[in-house]
Amino acid sequence: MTLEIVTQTFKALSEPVRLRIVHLLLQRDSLCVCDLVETLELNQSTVSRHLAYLKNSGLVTSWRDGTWMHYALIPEALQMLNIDVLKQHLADQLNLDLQKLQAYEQKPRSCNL
Amino acid sequence: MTLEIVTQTFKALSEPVRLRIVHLLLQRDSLCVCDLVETLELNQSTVSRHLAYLKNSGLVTSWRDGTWMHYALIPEALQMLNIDVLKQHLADQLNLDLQKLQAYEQKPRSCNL
DNA sequence: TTCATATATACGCATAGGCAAATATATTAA
DNA sequence: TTAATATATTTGCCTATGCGTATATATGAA
Repeated sequence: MTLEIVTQTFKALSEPVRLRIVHLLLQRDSLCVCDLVETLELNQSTVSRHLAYLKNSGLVTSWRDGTWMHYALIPEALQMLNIDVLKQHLADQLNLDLQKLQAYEQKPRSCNL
Repeated sequence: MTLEIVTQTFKALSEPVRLRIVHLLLQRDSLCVCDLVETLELNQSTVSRHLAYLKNSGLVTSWRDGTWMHYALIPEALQMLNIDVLKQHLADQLNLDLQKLQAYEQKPRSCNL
């Protein structure tokens, strides 16, 4: 692994929305764009661009499922992080996202019936 | 700890020179600006600005010792990192810096006799 | 093929932050 | 006080990347 790849990983994690996306992906095997749009309450284009950034940075992979695109973390890319400590530090802010995801999952979804 | 503080930490680590500085500081209790200028072979102003960035981001502390400014890591700020894995990933690139630091320390230094 | 939905990307603009060079400041010694 | 050294900061410029809007693309259903 090169210095550039490691710094790019940190750069990908240095933006609040992307960190929230990574945090949510840590909680599920995968999520589709629509899940994240609903949970984060952000524009679809904003979510898509951040996901593309995470993908270009090597942190996530994606695949198509019909009309929907699913995204999942690449675990090796996060090995340099102490995930448990990270979650502790961000508990207050990120738990709000997690609660919103859980509430959203109670309702019927188009993408993941 | 807030989302902003965590993202700022990652941002501080997302630049190659700053990551090299952090790596060197992990190896010593503290280093002065002149140590880093010699080891990294960069402009003094460049090193100073990156150190100021790291300080503003809460990753390092500094104190004056006569004419010299010493910098040291704040260990708590790096708790969210898996330092050992990080070092492994960057072994090739960062070991070159470490070797330069060690060679430089063999010579008499103005700042740390 | 046509339409609706889900997602991706291009555009224009604003801001953050990179760098080098120059200058300012702080300390020590003479 | 003056000069030399170590460090910090300012300046100007350039690039990366943020955002919202608009548009393009891909899929599935009719």
